[in-house]
Amino acid sequence: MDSPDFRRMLRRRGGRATPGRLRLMRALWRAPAPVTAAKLQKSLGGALNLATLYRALDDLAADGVVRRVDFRHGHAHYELAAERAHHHHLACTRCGAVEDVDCALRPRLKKSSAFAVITDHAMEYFGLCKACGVRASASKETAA
Amino acid sequence: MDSPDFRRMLRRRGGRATPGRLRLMRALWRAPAPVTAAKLQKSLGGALNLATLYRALDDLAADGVVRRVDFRHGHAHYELAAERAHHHHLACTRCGAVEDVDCALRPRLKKSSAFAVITDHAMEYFGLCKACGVRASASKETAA
DNA sequence: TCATTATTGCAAATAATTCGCGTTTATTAT
DNA sequence: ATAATAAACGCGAATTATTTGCAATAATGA
Repeated sequence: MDSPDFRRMLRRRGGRATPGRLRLMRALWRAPAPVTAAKLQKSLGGALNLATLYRALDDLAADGVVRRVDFRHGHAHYELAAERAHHHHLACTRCGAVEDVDCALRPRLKKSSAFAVITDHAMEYFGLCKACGVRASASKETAA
Repeated sequence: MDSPDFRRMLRRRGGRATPGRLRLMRALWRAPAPVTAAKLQKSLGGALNLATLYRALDDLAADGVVRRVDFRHGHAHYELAAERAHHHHLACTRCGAVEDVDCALRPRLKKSSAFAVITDHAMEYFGLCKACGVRASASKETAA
């Protein structure tokens, strides 16, 4: 499949398609699995400052362009959210290896899997509690 | 329901039932939702040093007595794993409120819920990749 | 082209979690 | 009981990931 229109994605909510963010998008597009901010920076040849990178990732995650994923590694991982079927992740509790699991789930390992066993899983839902749901309509999110 | 046999749980794998860890267990037992290490310490009246607390939580999580939960708050939450039906969590992306969701899932909010909407969810599986699965039988885990 | 405002880099600041290390103490075996 | 052994503790310092302030730069729309 050919790459999405990054330029447009970046401009979604008044954002700007800077060379830096375009490279970031391409790097994310290339990544076979969720990556850490640090690895992303490396894969960009240090082109972007780490702080800048974090800011960009934050912005993009807020816009739903990027997904922030959390394995139990003590640092966040990021992946492109758009253009990818919704899926889950399987992480090795030892070495940190990660692989995608498609959503028609039923946690059975297929033969092609590099994993031996699933020992645990976790699911977190995110949303807005009633109190925040009210405030939400009022303040913030005025950009759309 | 009356509290589990914390003393026994702590001794599961050669651990020791120190007054500190017993208090920790009771605090976790009381907690209505997963708590952060910092809050735990407060709820213990500062009885345990934070470093000690983290070490205890680590140990207990490794023994499966405690579950380490991760919402997107930048810090971990912990809850008692034993004696509780397997369940998931629903976290407010704004204020951080958390509530349990039982496992016969089908993410529909019941009327009793304090939440307005579910905007997103994440599921992570944990296990051992083949490479680590092999090494696992050899090294470590020799305590049982 | 010009103004507006997002983005960037840099350095310093936070915040959560971990580590080293010497001391205390729960357990187990005597 | 008591002593030996390893777990657990506290303290303070060290790490690590992530954030922030601020001045400089550049993308976009008029």
